[in-house]
Amino acid sequence: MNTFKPVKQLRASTDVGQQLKEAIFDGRYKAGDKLPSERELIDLFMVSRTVVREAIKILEASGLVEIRQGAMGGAFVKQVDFERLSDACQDLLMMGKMSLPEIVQVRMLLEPQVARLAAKNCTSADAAKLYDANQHEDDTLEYPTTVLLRSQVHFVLAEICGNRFLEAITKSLLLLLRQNALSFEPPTDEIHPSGLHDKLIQAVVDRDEDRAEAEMRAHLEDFCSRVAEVERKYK
Amino acid sequence: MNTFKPVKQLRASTDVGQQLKEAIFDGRYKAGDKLPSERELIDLFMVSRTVVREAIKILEASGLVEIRQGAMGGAFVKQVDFERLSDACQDLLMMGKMSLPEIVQVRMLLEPQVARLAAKNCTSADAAKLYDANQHEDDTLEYPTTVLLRSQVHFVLAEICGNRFLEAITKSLLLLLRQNALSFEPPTDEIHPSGLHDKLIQAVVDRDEDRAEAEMRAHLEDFCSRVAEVERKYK
DNA sequence: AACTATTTGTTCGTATGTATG
DNA sequence: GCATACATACGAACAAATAGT
Repeated sequence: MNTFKPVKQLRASTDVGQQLKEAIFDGRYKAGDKLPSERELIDLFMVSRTVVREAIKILEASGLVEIRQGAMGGAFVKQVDFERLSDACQDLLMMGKMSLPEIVQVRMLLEPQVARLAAKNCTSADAAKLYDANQHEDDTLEYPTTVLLRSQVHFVLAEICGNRFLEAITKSLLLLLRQNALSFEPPTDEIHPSGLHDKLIQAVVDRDEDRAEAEMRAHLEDFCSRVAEVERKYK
Repeated sequence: MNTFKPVKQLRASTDVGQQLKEAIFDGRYKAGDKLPSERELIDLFMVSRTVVREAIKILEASGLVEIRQGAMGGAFVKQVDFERLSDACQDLLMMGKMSLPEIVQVRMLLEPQVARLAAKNCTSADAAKLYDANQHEDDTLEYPTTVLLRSQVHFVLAEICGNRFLEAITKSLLLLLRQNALSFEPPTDEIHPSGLHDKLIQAVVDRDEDRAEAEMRAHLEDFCSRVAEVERKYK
């Protein structure tokens, strides 16, 4: 068995990018921190400007830093969350490597479990956040915004489920559906009447896991059938 | 309400990168195709070489192309799959935005459903692939390789579950566990005795959804308890 | 084995755009 | 308005890798 590591001939830009990436992973640079400027990086890595710029572009494309220009500008470490995951999924969707119905199917599998876990972990602070999100959903009036905000409850549930991986996947999934499923514009109330989340939220707040799971399942099935019905009517 | 779109001042490299990305999404360049060379891109986009290079680096960082050097070299469109998703998760893991136990918990949620769907869709060709994967797992002897190949069955199951989003998530998840869970090296047979997958595979091939789900659940619980036991013993 | 053509990798110098104070 | 600090962009040159002759 070969215990040697292959000597990889890294490109300078890739090398610099990886070292900076590790520095960020190690916590040497935290969210909000500014990476050294291009000039400083040139001195630190002993490479040319071009190499440094390519490396930073790589970091930016990886969603790790955000580049601002002007005085006080530079590469700032971003708060990383599920955004990158969502982008990756979006690309797969765009390349036809998956379809919306498949995403919906996964949603039907995951979200009831999210609700169950949320019910298991729900604190009084979480309950307050849930009520607030539910309240807020009925505030806005315009359609697209409304749909966005109405899903807030689902986002909050993902946050309180206590599993950050599940949270990231669920949020990515919800975001994907938001960004891609709005091809038609039916009257809001037909597809999403107010008070739709009430029973679900109550189950979670009551910390009744079985009921939370069941309510979420019922809610999703109800929602899907509404969408299907409206689609039939408007197309 | 503002109906105007903000005039965004894109960086030249970002702009070129997006246009190339769209070309790939549109299918104007397919997997294996070579993008125009740097020189050609300079003429096509009327920008400098630096800009073109940064754009290509962005595509590479996004996992869309692979750059080869030398004559006949260039940027070649990659076969995109779950790899990008896996990378995104890996970054989240490295940044401490999630932990292995959380990933394992999601695995316990997802894979039984994968098994159920696989059982639902399993064709005779799929069955052959499963048997083959199961057979192949006992061939190799060295530990790390063995563990890798033993999971083959799980990969095949993900492939035949019929939902490409679920497949991508599951594969990413399995890959993550492979790459990060190998901190100790117990004797293989203690943790993964041969024939472990037999009952699970049989259930799937029999297209018995309930049994497939149950067998997968039992298999995962069994595996986890073995790992825990071995960890206790060796640490 | 040597040479050539093509393509990416790297460097440098210079000029411009943009935000801060 | 101006100086400063930073990113953005261009063009020319040379180095290195690779395929074909």
